[in-house]
Amino acid sequence: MVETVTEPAPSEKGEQTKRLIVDTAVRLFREQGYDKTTMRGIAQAAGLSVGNAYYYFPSKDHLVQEFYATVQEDHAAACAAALTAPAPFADRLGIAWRSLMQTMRPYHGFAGKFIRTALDPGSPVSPFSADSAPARERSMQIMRTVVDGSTTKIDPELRRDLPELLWLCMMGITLYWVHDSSPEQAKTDLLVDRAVPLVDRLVGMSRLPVLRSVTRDALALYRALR
Amino acid sequence: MVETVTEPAPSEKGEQTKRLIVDTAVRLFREQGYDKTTMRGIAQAAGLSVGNAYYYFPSKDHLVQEFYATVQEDHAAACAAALTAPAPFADRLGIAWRSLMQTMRPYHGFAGKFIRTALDPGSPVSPFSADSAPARERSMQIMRTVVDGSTTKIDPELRRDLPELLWLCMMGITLYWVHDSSPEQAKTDLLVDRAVPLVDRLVGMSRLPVLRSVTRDALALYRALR
DNA sequence: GTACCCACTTGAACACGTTCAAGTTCAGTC
DNA sequence: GACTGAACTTGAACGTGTTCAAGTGGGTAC
Repeated sequence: MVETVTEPAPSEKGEQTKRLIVDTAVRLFREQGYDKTTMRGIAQAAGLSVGNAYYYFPSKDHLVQEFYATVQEDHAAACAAALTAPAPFADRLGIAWRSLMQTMRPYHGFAGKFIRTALDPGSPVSPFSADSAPARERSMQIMRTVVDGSTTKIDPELRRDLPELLWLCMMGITLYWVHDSSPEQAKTDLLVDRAVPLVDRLVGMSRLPVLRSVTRDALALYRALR
Repeated sequence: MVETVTEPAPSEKGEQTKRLIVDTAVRLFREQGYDKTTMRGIAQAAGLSVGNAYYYFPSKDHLVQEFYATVQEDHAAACAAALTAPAPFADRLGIAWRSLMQTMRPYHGFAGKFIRTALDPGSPVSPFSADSAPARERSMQIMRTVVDGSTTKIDPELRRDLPELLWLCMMGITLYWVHDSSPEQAKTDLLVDRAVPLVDRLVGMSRLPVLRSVTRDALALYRALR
């Protein structure tokens, strides 16, 4: 669990109540989506008052972040085993991205409302905000694992930033997935299936003399903007 | 103005009231941002009831879309003159993107709340939704103008989809801009300044034998996902 | 002139997220 | 065992976007 709020002195009872609120909220989010899950509903289902939830969580969005964290943990768990043994880059990337799709699939309907708050720069739930740094770092760690265990030869300078770049791609794919209204999100599956070998080829080609210069420039720009 | 709602029979009086509501809403959005502009505030400033605004616009978001349309018109007007004479691709792309930055600059603070609703797939305000097709088409038209007036040699097959791709890039830049907290959004200016020659080089290189195949594949994937 | 119709307008009412002043519980201190 | 203070809990209240049953007004048919 991520500590989204700085507590004065975590005690047993408070921790229990907090957990109860998170669990209830996440359950209701799963069962009935974002809009239909009200703070009053969460409070009632958890058997406490609405103000109590606000004692532990500054906003409904923060509860959504907890939900996001659980999805992320599921994703990490889903591909951990398959990523232990070294393999070609394309294989490992495919494993990671495909398992993300499978992990997120049940929540496609709900994800729209989630991305709404996730992309708000003011919100602490934004994946780029300092507040969600731990969560971001954890999902970026998956991409790092993908790169680190790759048997493919990769330009060292690109390799350094590749995990971050792949993480960005993953955010982009997620954005596409959210807007994907094809049945079972088949189009996103297609995107992943064909983007993986494409990225693989681009990574491989980045070492070619023709592309070397433009790759460096793009990397330098990326670093300047980070 | 975009017709976001299908009226039964547009009469003079109704049209006037509708215009009054839009103008008041856009003015208040400009003056005090999204959150501080309430539906009650708009109604009061326009001298009518809150329910009346809902007779013409299904939601507050639809009023934001009107605001978006005005910004877009400003952008089109801002770069129209500079795009009449043919010029190298990089020059024209720079003109279009840089003028977008200047047009949007005053609304950076407000843009966060806007992107929030803009990226909600359920919302009719999403730039990808059918509801905002006219607005999307108009901003895409700017990118088409950029490509059409380019004196640079471009692979015909890429040229066909280049406007759409540049429009997507523009959306991406806008997304970065919204999250850009550097003073005066200097980082986004840097992004534009350096992304333009980079895109120019990539477009030029796409005709090289080494890149030809990967370019085709990427284009095919893009078309399959559209 | 009267009756009707329908575009247009109203404002109270609803459910929501959020706040807050006021209460309760309880471990530690004397 | 009483006292204290902080952690915890409450529910009414606020302002918001949105809805809706009830009106108003002016043009048209008879």
